[in-house]
Amino acid sequence: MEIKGVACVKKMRMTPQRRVILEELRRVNDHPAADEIYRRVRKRLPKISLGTVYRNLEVLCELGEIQRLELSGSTKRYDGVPNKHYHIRCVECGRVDDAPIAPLNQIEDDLYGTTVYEIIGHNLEFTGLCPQCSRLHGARQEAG
Amino acid sequence: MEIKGVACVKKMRMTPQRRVILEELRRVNDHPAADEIYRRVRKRLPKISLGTVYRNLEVLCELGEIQRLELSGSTKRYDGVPNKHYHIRCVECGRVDDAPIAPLNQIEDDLYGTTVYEIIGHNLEFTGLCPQCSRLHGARQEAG
DNA sequence: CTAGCTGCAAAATATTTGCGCGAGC
DNA sequence: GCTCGCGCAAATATTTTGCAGCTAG
Repeated sequence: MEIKGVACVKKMRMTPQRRVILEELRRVNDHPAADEIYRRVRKRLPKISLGTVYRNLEVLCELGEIQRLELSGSTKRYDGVPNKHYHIRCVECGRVDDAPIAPLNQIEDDLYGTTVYEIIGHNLEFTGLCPQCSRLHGARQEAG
Repeated sequence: MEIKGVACVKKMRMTPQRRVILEELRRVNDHPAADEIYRRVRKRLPKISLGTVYRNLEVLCELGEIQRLELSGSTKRYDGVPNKHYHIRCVECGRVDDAPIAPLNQIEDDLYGTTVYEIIGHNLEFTGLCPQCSRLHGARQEAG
């Protein structure tokens, strides 16, 4: 039985481009934007286009191989680990790391009955300064 | 004593444009994007430009009169209520409402010592289907 | 006069899409 | 042959910026 009304029966081949994008994303610990993935993948596939990177990131998300991070900020970022976990984002440089905290599994229950929405999920993002930016920031404050 | 290195001494007048933007944002319950604010404000100030709207939203955030929502999604949204609170976003239509749940004041403590970041804050966003989209979605599933 | 603000338009940024070609089944 | 995916370029969407003129103090 398949979910009706959703095109989940689309045939998808593991093309070289798709494979390399997935490999590069799995290989790193950070959470790159499409642009950064493009730069890395191009070292191995110099002729790949940015459009292909965007298209394949979308496909890989649909396949559940990766996840698109639901973070604030202007650029979308991708995570090679498809499991649910939280993130912390540097407000200065945009760097994103995993947040070492377990998922709040029951927090959505608090909303049942109090919202008109049909709840699907939630997303917790911490903001802060990464070590590099924290150092610069601190130095500036003390000196200024 | 002022925060050093930050231009917080800038003189800012409450111009007609700025006042109308603030009034319109305070008047509504939803959390409009700059574009929607522009359309509403233009009914009262037909000659205002979109650039002015963006500039003033930025200024009003700095003044603490409004807040820019740190939500995922491609467009920035603004909240006329400057107090900290969480939101729920419809994944279908992008509508954003306040989430009826109290702030998790101590959650940032869980990260101290376990992250290299200097923590500034956090942000919890729920995702779901608003009543309108939920109805359409449900109908589609049953019919499909 | 000066600093801040405006409207307008162009630029910048990030992402999506149309198109024609090529490869695999 | 048909479908899917590709590279390329153009289009789209959103936000920022340069500029010259205006206004309040």
